[in-house]
Amino acid sequence: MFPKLDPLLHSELRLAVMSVLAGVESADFTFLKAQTGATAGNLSVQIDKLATAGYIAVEKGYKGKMPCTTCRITPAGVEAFDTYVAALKEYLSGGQA
Amino acid sequence: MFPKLDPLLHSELRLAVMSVLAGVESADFTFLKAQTGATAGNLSVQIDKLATAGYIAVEKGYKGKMPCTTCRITPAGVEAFDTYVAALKEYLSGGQA
DNA sequence: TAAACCAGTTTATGTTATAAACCAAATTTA
DNA sequence: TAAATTTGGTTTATAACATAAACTGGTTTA
Repeated sequence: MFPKLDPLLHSELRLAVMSVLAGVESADFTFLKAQTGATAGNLSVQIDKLATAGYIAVEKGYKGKMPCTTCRITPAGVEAFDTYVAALKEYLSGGQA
Repeated sequence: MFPKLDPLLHSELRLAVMSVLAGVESADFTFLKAQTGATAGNLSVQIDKLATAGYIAVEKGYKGKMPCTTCRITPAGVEAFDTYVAALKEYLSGGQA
């Protein structure tokens, strides 16, 4: 049987965000926007959801005088991502896991 | 940059259906329902979408006196599935493809 | 015949993803 | 300095989507 896919991660943009954050120590809003190609509005919403779920930590500060939102993946986020990847592989392998 | 994920395949149930069909010559409605654990209603809708997209071929016949809907993946479906899998791997690898 | 069941479709509903519109502060230009 | 532009986002409105509940048409069983 196919495992349930974490709906929070089974979203193109949120998955992209997690994918980026999985590979770096931290990333600010602008960087994530550039990497994912998302609109700011969409990114803002999806970051919120990931933060609410505890998958990422969001820190609001300033870089110089400009506001700067920094995100980093949490241990819970790493685990959720890993679990999602493992689950997804069951689907991709054509069902013969 | 992250590739766009085919929205038709980026759906838990449709992906499961395609995953099953990728591994067999053909499968009827009941079998797909059992394999995916989906409700009949949901499965019916999603099969329709995959058929409309040309990813699967649907044949309506009878098994004895009972109606029987048989599905099989099309060449276009195989290609779309492969493309989706390749695209998804970019996400799963943490962005460093 | 009536009740239960099978295979599947239609329809209604709540959720979601997404972009458009907006806002405040900082910077640049004239 | 004042106006215009840019930066870094947030809020809000909308359209698409997944899903289950209700339904249909027919069959088997009692």
